[in-house]
Amino acid sequence: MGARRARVLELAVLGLLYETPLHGYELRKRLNSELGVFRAFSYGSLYPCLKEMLRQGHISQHPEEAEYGGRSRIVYRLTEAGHEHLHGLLADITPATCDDESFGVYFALFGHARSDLRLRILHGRRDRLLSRLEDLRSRLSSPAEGSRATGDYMRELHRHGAESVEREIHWLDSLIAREQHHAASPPPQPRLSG
Amino acid sequence: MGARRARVLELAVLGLLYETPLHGYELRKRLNSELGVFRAFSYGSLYPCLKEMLRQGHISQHPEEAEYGGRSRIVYRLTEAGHEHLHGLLADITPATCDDESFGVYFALFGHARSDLRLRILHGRRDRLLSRLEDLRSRLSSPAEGSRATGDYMRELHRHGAESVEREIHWLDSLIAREQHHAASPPPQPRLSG
DNA sequence: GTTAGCATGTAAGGAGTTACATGATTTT
DNA sequence: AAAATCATGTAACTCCTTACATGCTAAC
Repeated sequence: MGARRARVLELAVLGLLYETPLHGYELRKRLNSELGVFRAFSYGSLYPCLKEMLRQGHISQHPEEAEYGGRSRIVYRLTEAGHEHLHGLLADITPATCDDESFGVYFALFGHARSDLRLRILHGRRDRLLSRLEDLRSRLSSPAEGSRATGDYMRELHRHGAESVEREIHWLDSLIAREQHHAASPPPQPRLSG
Repeated sequence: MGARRARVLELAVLGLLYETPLHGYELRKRLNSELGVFRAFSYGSLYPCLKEMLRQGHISQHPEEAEYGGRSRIVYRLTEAGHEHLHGLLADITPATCDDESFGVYFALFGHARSDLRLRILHGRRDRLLSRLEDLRSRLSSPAEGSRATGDYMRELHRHGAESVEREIHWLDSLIAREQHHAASPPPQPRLSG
């Protein structure tokens, strides 16, 4: 299997730099405000990640000499290779790569995505949730494992979990329907394909 | 801070061995069937974990010589120190330690827990979700960040997220109410306190 | 007789974290 | 003059995964 690793942080950085060049500190701020509901990243992971992306030629470095008020800092921008790499990662989206965290990051890129990519992400997430729901339902229909009391509590947890998953599926269905409605009117800006 | 790490796997093993002694293979099977909806563990993490717990004296090893049909295997049981360690971990439950994964494991221990411990876990989870909800609501009420399209999508994601969190809080409320109702009739078996 | 399941492990690596180290600038 | 915030990084560690290594037993 072409096991491309789904490094959430790398993808998030690529997505943010796709919008506009940024320096490290600002990147982390945006990671933790725009994506922060799902996950918070630290400098200890961000800076080494930038270093590695630089080494791979996916981003380029542009030192700034304290021009606008603040102190000097290093601005990163996406290179052509970085663009291609981002496209590659997006092309690899399958239900298996649509776990909770990754989906949050994919969703954050939606504004720049083409409609077909959006649909693939939504369907990928939907498929993943469907198999999860199936799993939960099979547990609910089979007799409780473990001791009596534990089984009852787990069953209640699974019942609530199944209900939540069902709701997210309905939510995705409405987004998919809306997407297919708007598919006829494509917007003008350059957009990410996958 | 007495930063007790919340090693999910260790806690899950302690919880399973609290019920009954088990060997490694069976432990993993139960981890992935009873807790598997939230997380799957591999042998590569389980066996080293058992080794370390053994070293710390929290569990003891009992080799079995292929008595009942199968081949020989190593059964682990919780020691007195292990019991105390489990109590210690449960006593450290706060909203901060009630993330999705840990909560699933705590919930799996509910059958053996005393009512006051159950209530503390439920309230811990509830408090955590409340701060999450507050965070989501503040994002929803403030003007969208990022580009127009991205902001709209993130807003929709946050809206759905807030709704899910609200539902889980209601669910917890009903469990808390039920728990307080039953609090007057304590069951006979030995139970975990925290 | 070969596939599937039972059973126990190790080595290498992944994707992050916390804590540390440093220093400038702005606000109180 | 102290505290908060801006800004960039490193070292050590955590907790888990995948892939590998081994061998036995049961079912098809």
